[in-house]
Amino acid sequence: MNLKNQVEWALHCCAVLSNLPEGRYLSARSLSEFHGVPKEYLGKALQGLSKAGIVHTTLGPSGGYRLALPAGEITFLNVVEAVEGRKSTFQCSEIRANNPCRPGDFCDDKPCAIARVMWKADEAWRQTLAAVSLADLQQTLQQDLPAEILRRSTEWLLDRAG
Amino acid sequence: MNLKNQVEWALHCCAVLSNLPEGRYLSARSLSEFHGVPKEYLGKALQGLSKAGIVHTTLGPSGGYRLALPAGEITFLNVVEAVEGRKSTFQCSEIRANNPCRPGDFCDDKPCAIARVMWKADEAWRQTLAAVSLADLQQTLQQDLPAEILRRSTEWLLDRAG
DNA sequence: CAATCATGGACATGCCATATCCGGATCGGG
DNA sequence: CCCGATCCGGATATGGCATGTCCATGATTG
Ligand code: SF4
Ligand code: SF4
Repeated sequence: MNLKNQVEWALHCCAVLSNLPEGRYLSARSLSEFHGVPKEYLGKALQGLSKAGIVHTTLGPSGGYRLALPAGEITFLNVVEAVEGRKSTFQCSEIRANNPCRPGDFCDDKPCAIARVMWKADEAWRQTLAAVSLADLQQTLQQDLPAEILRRSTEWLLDRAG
Repeated sequence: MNLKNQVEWALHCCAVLSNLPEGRYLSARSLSEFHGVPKEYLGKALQGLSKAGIVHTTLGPSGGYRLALPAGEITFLNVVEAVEGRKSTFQCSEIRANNPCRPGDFCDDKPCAIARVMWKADEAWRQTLAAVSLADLQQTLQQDLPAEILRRSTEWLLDRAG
């Protein structure tokens, strides 16, 4: 699984949404302007989040997106899988079936040792992402970012939140 | 990082080479026939293993490939990185620089919280792969595969080893 | 010298991430 | 009740990259 830009964008959007006051919505237009990415394309990623139940949307003027759950209950893994799907990094093309020494009617009962190791690594990757929530991210960002930028960003966003 | 077929092929080739008797070589032609993949293309993956020092090669008739190290000292991670390179699954395109509220001369001193989480997950993935050696794989395969197939495969391979 | 082999570059092809556009449905405000 | 803003989904280009093929070169064996 090759993580595309959509994932980076989605994570940034969630970070922004997670410090929006309760009940306010932010439009795709504002989110795209804030991050400097094309609005139409960002919409695709947001649709993924919407279908996964991570964000809630409303239509019409002053519509947009907000988190559908408390920030503490949304993990990085949720966001990544909502945008990327759940394909594993390793895809087996069953080349063992080409072994000229195998009887043609032989049927493998389980995935081979190679695939099992690769999938175990994927599982470790997922567990790491599942251990971090948007609330954790928010807390880290508060410490990382200079207060000045944080203040001006919040102001900028509230100005556009419907 | 999206794992391509080359990785699957390389791992299978290493598995085969790791139960080849000491000092024998197996040509790319034989390896490609055994796995049912195009010879020229498989060669690319094997060249990666060669440049990484995982396999040793000789030219001329009866030439080919053998492991350059004991099977216990070659990990899955070594093979994967030899073929795929060491790019991480998550690539940051620095969209935080587009934030309209940031002063233009502001310079970030460290990667942001989002990237740090993603890279930590990559690290967990790598550690899992680094924990399994080709010797471990060989042992598992001996238990998994029916003895009949194992015997005929070994025979097939020794027949072609130079 | 002839056959076999690894190496590496050039090239064709097909798929997929990226990006754009538009029509439809829904809602808020006048 | 109408208008404009917004989300949603499908259709469609486009560029890059993985896949796959071909060939020239140099090295080795017999
Ligand atoms: S041995 Fe594993 S990786 Fe190879 S074809 Fe079988 S299941 Fe796939
Ligand atoms: S916040 Fe993280 S992921 Fe986003 S642009 Fe900055 S370093 Fe990249």
